[in-house]
Amino acid sequence: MKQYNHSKIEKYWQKEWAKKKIYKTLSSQEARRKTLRRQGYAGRELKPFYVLDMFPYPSGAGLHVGHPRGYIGSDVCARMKRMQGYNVLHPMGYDAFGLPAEQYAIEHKVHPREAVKRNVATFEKQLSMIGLSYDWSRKINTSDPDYYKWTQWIFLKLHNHYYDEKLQKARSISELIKKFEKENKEWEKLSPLEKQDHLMKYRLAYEGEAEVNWCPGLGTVLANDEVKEGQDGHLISERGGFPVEKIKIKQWFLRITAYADRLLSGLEELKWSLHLKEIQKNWIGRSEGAEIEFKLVARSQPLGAIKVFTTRADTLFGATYLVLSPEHAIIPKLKIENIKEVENYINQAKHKTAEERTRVEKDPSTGSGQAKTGVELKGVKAINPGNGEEIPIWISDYVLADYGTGAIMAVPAHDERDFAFAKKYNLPIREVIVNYDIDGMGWAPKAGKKFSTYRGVSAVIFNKKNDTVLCLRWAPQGWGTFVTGKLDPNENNFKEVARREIYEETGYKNLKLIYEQKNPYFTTYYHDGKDENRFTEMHRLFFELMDEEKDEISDEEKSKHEIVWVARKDIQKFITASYDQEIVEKVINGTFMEKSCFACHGILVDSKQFTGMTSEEARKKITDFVGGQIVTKYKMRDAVFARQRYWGEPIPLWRDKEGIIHEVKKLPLKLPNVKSYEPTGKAEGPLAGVKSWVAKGYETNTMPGWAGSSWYYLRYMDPKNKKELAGKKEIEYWQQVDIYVGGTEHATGHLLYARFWNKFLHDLEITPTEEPFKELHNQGMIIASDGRRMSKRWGNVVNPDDIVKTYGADTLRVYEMFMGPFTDSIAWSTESIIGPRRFLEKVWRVAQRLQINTDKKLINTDKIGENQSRNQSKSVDFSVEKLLHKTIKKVTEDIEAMRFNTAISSMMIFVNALDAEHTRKDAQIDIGNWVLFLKLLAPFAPHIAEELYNEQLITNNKKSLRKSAASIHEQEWPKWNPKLIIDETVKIAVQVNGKVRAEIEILADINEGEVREIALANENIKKWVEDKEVKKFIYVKNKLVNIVI
RNA sequence: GCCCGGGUGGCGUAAUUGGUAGCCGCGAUCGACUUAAGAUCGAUUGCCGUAAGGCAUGCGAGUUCGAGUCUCGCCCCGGGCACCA
Repeated sequence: MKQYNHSKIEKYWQKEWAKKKIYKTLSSQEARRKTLRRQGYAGRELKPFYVLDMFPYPSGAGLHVGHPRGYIGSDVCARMKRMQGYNVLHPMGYDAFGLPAEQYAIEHKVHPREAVKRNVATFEKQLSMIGLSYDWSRKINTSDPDYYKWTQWIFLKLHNHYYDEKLQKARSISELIKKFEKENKEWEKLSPLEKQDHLMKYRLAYEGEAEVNWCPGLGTVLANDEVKEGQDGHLISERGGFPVEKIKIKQWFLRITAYADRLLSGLEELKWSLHLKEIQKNWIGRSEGAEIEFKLVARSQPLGAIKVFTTRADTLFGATYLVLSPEHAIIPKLKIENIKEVENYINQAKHKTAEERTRVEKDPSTGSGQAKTGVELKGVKAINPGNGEEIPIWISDYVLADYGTGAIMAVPAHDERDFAFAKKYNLPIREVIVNYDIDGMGWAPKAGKKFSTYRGVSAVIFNKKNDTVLCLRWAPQGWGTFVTGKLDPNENNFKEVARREIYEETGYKNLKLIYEQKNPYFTTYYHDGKDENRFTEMHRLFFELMDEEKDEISDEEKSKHEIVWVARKDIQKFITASYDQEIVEKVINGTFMEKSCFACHGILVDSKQFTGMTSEEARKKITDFVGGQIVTKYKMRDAVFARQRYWGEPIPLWRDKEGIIHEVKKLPLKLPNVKSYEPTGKAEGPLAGVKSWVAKGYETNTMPGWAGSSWYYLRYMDPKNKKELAGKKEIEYWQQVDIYVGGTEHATGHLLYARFWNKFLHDLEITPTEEPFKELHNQGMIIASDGRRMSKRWGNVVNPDDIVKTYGADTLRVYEMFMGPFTDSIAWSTESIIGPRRFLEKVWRVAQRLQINTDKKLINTDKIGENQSRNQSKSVDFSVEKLLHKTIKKVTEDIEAMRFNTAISSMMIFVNALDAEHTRKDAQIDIGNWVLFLKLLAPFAPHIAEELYNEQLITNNKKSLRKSAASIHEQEWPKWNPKLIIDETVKIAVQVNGKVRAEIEILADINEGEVREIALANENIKKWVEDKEVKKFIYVKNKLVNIVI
């Protein structure tokens, strides 16, 4: 018996595959021309499928065992898709510009270019051992001039485009200039420099001022991840611990905020994890609100105005003061009585670090909430445009300068922070929103009427059969309500009361409680019929009507109201009351919950003509009334597109002596060679030290690390194209990335920027789709067995080379896919890897035995891939074949869903069954079926599968087999036979009162009556049931029965 | 603080989405082979109990004939955001 020598076969086949170029991706033309000569696919055109890994940056650290996990996962997908007859694009390349390479270079005193070369070599050596099916001929490198030429090209496009808000699309800046020339007479009079400045406000790549982390101690500007917080809350450098200060310098920006809305709405169509979408959603942080102007007065004399941004314009009448950020531009222009105090405060704020400013402190007076500091601007007041009242103006650093308008209207009654602030400084609090009940006779309380209290239950009853809700129509007013009932003062059994009320008012008897709202719902309203204001406490319960059984209700009840089943969608029309659509929706869906101590949604009180309106309604109307504007704001800011570094793409612009910016005509603008790429001691990049460079007026900043990675997926489609970033035909053919695999750490960086660039390129009609990555999977981290990250620092790194050496690449691959769900982070265990290794050895052993027995009885196939119907040979065990087809189904579906761990588990089950068969009665599988199994194994363990496949063909010496035996990886993926995965008999559990008491075997799909007979005849069951009456008999088809006695 | 995920044997995990909890793998115990060890093969392996049976999916309730799965509250763990009006 031949031994399983993993090293030998892995090395052999890796060479063979490279020689035969079996992973070569076809161009769109080749694919169209070439019809597959493979069995089963003759005459059919290859469909494209794009599987992409996030490309690495060559940091020089070397791989640990966690790095390949994502690559293996995507490789499994790519391999299956290839076998399914797709033209698979599965490339690899390097994100070579940026900090990691530069840092390595500085540390090792080599040129970054050299550093990249070295690190790429190490990376490829390590990666090549794992047997990944990349088409290396498409390799790219972002620091290659042939590549960054196009990064620069895109930058220039961004520079000469602006965002047309109306068309929601990027347009050429020349269009905008034309528009200015036509519409604006002043335009002509502007100097070229002034024109340039004005256009900067529109360009998608523009120059502006931005803060950088300036570290005088190191004489360089630091990236955010090179900076950490010191013990006193001040910023210090990660390296050396020198103090870091924020200074503002001119830098290039990309106007990503123009695409904020599209970036947000685009998320919907993406098959990404909820988690990741959530992160991007938060990051974009869209909120819709209104900008409202507050006029200013000093001793009742008007003087200018302040604009505030609010999402709650409906609470305007509750705005009792304004708060400005300390940086607000209007402050120096005002005559303030306590100017000293104010300046002091502003100065303090300026010197606080971001951390100090945002530190959450407990309020000593209340023990909770946040104690904010602030100063009143004395001598100036604002006019509340709603009610005309004069209100004070404060400054406080809890208001951010760069969000909204840098000023807010404070509504302490309905906002927690405003509330805390008002409490601290004794500012007035006015409540303008009250809760209301949707099925109360909801009108705002009337002044002068007496208040009574009311405790009750409200029951929402669903009829799932026709999707209706039980409602009552009350005479004589015709009010529509849910079933309600009053509680006696000390009554607390809401369930019982609700059931009682339902019975009295409707007569229905059989109801199932679905949900009971935990907290009572307090509402205040005016009761028309009783002519009084009511303060109510309602307890809401949700029921499902089980059957129509009901008793007659009393005539008295009948005369009061009529029972109406209202279709769920019509509920809002039926229920009488002013209501909030959203709340009704939540109430009938049973997800309503109230938590806040402040009313958030309700009806307005104390708000003049808006009193009685719902919040939603009033929001628009009040905004209109005070001449405000509906606006949308985003948390996301424009992206700084410049680093004060050497190792990056030069910005392809130059400035003449007059300061006019010109585009570099001939791309690429190559990064000059420099002697020293180390920091210069100035807040500029090392390029500032290159005289010839500066003399030509070039930028001394370079592009950030994420520039090249924002479009690299397009370059793979056509990596050698000299004329375009990628050929039109190729982009049209591949469309977008079908499956993208990478870590979750790029959620707000790379993944957002790439989406932005793709949308921009889509506007330029370069990319056919809005989104670059249709489906995204985040592989989980592999952590060390000590629970920490693998790192040289902890000395807990497991090197993949060692694992490949002792266990083999196939074992490594199977183990990494088997250890747990692909997205979960899991601890590495070299102890457990023996499991997958034993599995592969078992496969090997089974194959060896199979060959011994093969001539005796097992061969019954001449063609691979066609032996999918039941084999006629009597010696073949059908149960094995059935199991195989179940396995085919499971593995195919699992790979599709990235559930690799369960796919492997099912293959283990299959091999275990086979192995048991072998030892007991001789081999019971024919060659054809065995090959089907090897194909399932091939994406996970490509080397052993290839070896056994070929060995099988040679041993059997079948000419037809050998002819087609190019490689198992080029064979057709197995299909399962639906007939073979159905069982004739099933074992079902028999429960008595929900406890399993017996297991019976029945023919599949027999009817309930038959099952009942068999179940009740069972000895065990008889013992439990005895002579008790069977109250209920539940049969879940082919699963279980439950006998209720 | 807010928003997402999670919590199942000694360990990594599985469970057709409301239907027999613990598949597969590791480890452990016993046995076979071996002079021996290892490898391999076989058996056992959630807990209590000789058994019948009982108890078990972070804790506590609820809905249901039936809950790991649904609802509510609480406790942990991981991640994201963190004065965004």
